[in-house]
Amino acid sequence: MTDNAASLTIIDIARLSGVSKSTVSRVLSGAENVSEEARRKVTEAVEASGFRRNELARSLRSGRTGMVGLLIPDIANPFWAEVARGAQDAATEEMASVLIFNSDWDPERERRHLMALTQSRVDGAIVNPVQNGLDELSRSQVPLVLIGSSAERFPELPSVGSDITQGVQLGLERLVQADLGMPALLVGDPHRTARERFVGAVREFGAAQGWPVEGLRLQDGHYTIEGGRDAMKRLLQGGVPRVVFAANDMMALGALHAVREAGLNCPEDVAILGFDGTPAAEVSMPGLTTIMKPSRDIGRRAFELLSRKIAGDEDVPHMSLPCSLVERGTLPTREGPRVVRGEGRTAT
Amino acid sequence: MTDNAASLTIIDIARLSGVSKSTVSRVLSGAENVSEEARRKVTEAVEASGFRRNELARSLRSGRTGMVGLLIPDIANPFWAEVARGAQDAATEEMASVLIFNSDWDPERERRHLMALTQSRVDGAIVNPVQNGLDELSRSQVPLVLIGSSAERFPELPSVGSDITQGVQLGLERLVQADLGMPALLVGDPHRTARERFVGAVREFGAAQGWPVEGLRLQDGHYTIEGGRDAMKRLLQGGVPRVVFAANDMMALGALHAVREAGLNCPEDVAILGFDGTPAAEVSMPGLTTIMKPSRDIGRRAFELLSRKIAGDEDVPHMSLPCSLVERGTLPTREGPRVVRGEGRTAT
DNA sequence: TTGAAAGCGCTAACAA
DNA sequence: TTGTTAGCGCTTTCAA
Repeated sequence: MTDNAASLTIIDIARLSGVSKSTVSRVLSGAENVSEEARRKVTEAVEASGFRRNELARSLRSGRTGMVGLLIPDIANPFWAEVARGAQDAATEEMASVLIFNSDWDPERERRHLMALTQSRVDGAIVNPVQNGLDELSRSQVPLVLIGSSAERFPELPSVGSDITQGVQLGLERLVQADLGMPALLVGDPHRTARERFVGAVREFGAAQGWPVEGLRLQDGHYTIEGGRDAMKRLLQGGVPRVVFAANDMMALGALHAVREAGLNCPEDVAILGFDGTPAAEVSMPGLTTIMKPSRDIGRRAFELLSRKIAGDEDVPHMSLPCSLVERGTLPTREGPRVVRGEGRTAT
Repeated sequence: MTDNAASLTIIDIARLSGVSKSTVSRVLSGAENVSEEARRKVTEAVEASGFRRNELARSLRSGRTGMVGLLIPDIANPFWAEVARGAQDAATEEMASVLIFNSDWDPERERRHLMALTQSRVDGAIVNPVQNGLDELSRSQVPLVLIGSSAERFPELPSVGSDITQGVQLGLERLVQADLGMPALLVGDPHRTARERFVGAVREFGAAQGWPVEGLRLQDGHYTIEGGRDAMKRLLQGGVPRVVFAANDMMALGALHAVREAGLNCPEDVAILGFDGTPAAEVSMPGLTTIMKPSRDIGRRAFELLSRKIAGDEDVPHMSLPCSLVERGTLPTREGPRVVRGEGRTAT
């Protein structure tokens, strides 16, 4: 191995192996029409010299970079980190790599990063669009796949999200089984479409169950532990509910604190069901029983859809991935920890 | 805006604005020696057409891609996600972008991703080296900055890590203040250099304090919640320690469970101090008091060092960043939540 | 099966 | 201040 292996070019390899650079290129890209003899000589020269093909030049010529962009709110958020991991895993399998950008839910950053993406000539991008920023999006010629519920504002673009309705249903069925009755609800930011869907699903299922949904107790709060704790305290003032279904795990965890602080026990006095599947929910005591969003799978599927779109597939679908129920300790037990999965849906 | 903006080249802009492509190039790179007239015409043409310079071609010519690689064990791990976020933030400020790869602590993957990195012609890379895989590393001509304690095996490469000794000391001083005495230790994987440093620091400080360090109680366990719980149970069998110092937050959280299960109270009967600063430690009840590693800062600093190295700086230093103490509820209180920071160290 | 030659879109001498 | 020219390292016709 020479030490300046990085600066070798196929011309060097051509010289070393006594063939033309075209032949070197053919061997390198695994073309068929190369003699065994030539292939061997080239391969040897490559290995002896430690030569690495310059992907940049290759990309410029071929128009493909083998890179995709991933534009998410925040990689430090466990949910998005999982999504990223899923996308990376799928990318690695196809020898692609992922360029990650954080929008911090800021349309302006989203816009800037989108520009950076197109300039880097990524082959495509996966993005979780924030409120307004993506007029740019539609304009860009980069193949795009959207993730998250906000994706619905762009029905013309393929997308993948979690099936919140199915997740809610999964949870409610579990409550029915345990004979806990209609839950009180802890919900977050009223602006999110996710909230509406959550409450809507509960109402719908509840009505079908014959629950008195007009009397559904619903407490708003911030999408944080503190917010959940406060909301739960307020809820408790109106009477102790047998079971609470929170629209996210942070609030559920906060609710758990509030229950404890009120001198009540979970799950004996108040049962709690969360929604998200953040890792933090594992460590509470008792561990939080929750509906888990298929975060990693979302990333993986998004990459797969993007891959199809890049390959020229015209009708890439919208996908809705099933949530699963992870049993820990905040609902009265059936038979201990387990995971129940639902069915996925794919629509075009 | 035309719709095929993506396929325009500077030649089109040259034609549109009636100058040569060199002039277009000059305007685009903000060169000084361009007439106002020309600059205006070019700028207008660019805006009218929606042209975006092809970074690929630029990179090929200039030898700079504006991308750096980040090779870490797992982006889904909160610690590494924070590191990644720090690196991205610093990169964004310098108009660079970050290509992230996961090694999963596997030397073989590390090797493959390192290859992918060099082939993508990143300007440099930040890597957390795993056990053996990086002979490749030294051989590669790519500017490198290492992160994590394993970096010490490569003294010739710049690195940034957290100052474990300082962190331990910070924690122990807190125990002294609260008059808790010498802690029992919960430690993980014996192979990690981090473990040795942790225990070593405790011994050293303890001796200086006049603690009976020969009698130091030390319990091994897996680096998980379960591992911590089991280790704590075993510890408890030998007598209830007044305070436990865990080498990582997961084990500390497990210990908290074990204490509760033994019918003991934390922090009244057994006080617990963790080490890491994982987000999960916020949600336990009581919240875990812990020594927080400067994860985001590590990523940011690593990028900055890399940047210097890319710029040609020959003696980029090793950096050791200070940990901080975050007070929550598992130590007897002083005056409520607060963060105490230590001093950083930079060595060359 | 091979090689020569023409670019991919841009930058950077160099000359004007 | 500008334009001309020669590549960056590779792929890809086209002929041989």
